[in-house]
Amino acid sequence: MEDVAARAGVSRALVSLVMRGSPKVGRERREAVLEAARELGYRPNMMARGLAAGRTGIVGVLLADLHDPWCAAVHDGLADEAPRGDVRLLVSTGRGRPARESAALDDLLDLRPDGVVLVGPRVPAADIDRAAAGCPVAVAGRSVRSGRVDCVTGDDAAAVAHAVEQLKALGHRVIACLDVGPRPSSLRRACEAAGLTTVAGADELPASATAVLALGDTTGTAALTALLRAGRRVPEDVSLVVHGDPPGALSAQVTTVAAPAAELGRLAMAALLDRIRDGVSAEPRRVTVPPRLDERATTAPVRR
Amino acid sequence: MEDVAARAGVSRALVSLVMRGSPKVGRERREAVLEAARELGYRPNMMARGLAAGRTGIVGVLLADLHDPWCAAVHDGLADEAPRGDVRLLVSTGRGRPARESAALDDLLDLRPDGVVLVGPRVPAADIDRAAAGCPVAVAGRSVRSGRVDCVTGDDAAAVAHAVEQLKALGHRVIACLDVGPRPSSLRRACEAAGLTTVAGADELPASATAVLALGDTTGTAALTALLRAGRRVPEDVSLVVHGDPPGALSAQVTTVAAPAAELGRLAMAALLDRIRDGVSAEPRRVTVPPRLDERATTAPVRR
DNA sequence: TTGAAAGCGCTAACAT
DNA sequence: ATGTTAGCGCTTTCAA
Repeated sequence: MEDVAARAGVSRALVSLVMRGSPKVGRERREAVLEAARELGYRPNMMARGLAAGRTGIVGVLLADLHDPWCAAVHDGLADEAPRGDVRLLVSTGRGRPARESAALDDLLDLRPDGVVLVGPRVPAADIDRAAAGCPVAVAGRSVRSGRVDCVTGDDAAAVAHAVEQLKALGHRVIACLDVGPRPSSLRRACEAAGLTTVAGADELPASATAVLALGDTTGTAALTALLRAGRRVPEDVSLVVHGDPPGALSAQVTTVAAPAAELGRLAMAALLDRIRDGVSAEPRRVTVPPRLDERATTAPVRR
Repeated sequence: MEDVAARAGVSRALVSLVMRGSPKVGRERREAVLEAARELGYRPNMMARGLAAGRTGIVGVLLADLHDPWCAAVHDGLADEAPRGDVRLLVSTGRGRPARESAALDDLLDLRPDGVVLVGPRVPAADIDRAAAGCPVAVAGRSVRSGRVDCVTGDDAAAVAHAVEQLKALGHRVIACLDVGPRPSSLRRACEAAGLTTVAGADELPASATAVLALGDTTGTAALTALLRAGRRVPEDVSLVVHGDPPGALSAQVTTVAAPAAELGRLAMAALLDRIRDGVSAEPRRVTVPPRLDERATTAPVRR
């Protein structure tokens, strides 16, 4: 910094102001400083800055699983909203394992971020609450009972209900639910409540069903290929709705129903930024995002 | 730190040693310190530590696109290898746009990481080289001409050749290539060299083709559904090979060919850790990972 | 716009 | 195992 100041013929303090983008520096000197910095390849040291300033300008993002396209979509929303707060996003992940996720969360907290967003976390609620004691925390995609974290969630029951409603409107009466792997219990309950017969394998889909609701992105792909391979045309013989944002949903033209993931991200980041500004004191927000059904090429009226 | 020391009845220096996991502290005192830290909710401040120690223990990972399952797979490899170097991974992303990717890279560099891994970067080579001037850099999935970065890449030409070879061995003579969206030119050239007819839309696949090579993960899904929807059975009528790691490839049982992405990650991290140890001086490594063909349910001998 | 001074929380080197 | 002493690169405050 001293070198830059010397080269630009100004004081160290002025360089500091310029690098922080302070408005009260004349354009003449400002440009001289920026030029000198560029020539010298100077970049402010975030560690030192964070230490001195007491804030880092970092928002830590804990993604449950990098392989999950839903997490990526939520991150998009976070990144869209982040510029409003002048923060940079840094991502860490537990790779689907709760234990590693705890460690990853600790790593983030060690950085003293200005705030943390947990995306689809699988860590115990106690861990989340403890984290929230030290810095602002927002959670997307899971409801956490805590007096100090903001939660933004989709409404699984509403999504299932919405899908079933739509399929019934198309005349479908026998609707099967394909549910592979671990799913939030709320989803499972919603399916039961809607009176769906649930199967755990794509090959077990009952022949009598004229419509299928697949839970999850990859499950949807599996269902589609299994149906087609079994010689059942989609949507002529069977309609398919996928809960989630299937990778390639657009190119595959699959009808989907879900809370828009990016919207979850946007709202979570908005809540977090507010909390960063207003201090941890604020009332915790609990936002529920309604599902959206994107009708594409895999749904049609039932054949008579 | 002072509070912890007081509470544990030891010196501040000892607390520092314990928190860094130094081996030369008796188990008695060590546990007293850890206990006191836990009770007080003390966590070492990485900013301060990084500033004082001159190293941060952070390896920055720049992922080209969180939506790309290939990136996720590479990250898995990086994370597998990282513990060997006692570093934590922090991810940033340019969300597919080169300009943002540059900014994301700058954000990472500002943290003064011990090293940086670029996964499938789309930034100009000059940016990469400049970054490498300041700290160890490894690149996965792209070959960069620079005297100081380690590159680990797959061999696209070999992958295409391998797939074609295998399809020919199955008796296929008319092989089409489905290539949607922007692809590395090396891949494109490899396809031409193999004499494939390339089409840009899943619906344009020629009826004469008995085999299809789809470039890219989602492209593969699109190809599969397009074929099935067109009433062409897979693999009875048409064989399908996908270049990449399709999401849900296992459940969809799609035959794939590609350099194992996780392996790329592992090798990139290994190279980076070595470079971190040995200084920037070391000869840059250029590793090429051979493709692997995973024959699953979408390929079969041609029908006579 | 400048200069000086204090300090952020920690590590490292040293002598004890 | 302990104290002590510097100092990492920056921000902040204050007076000039």
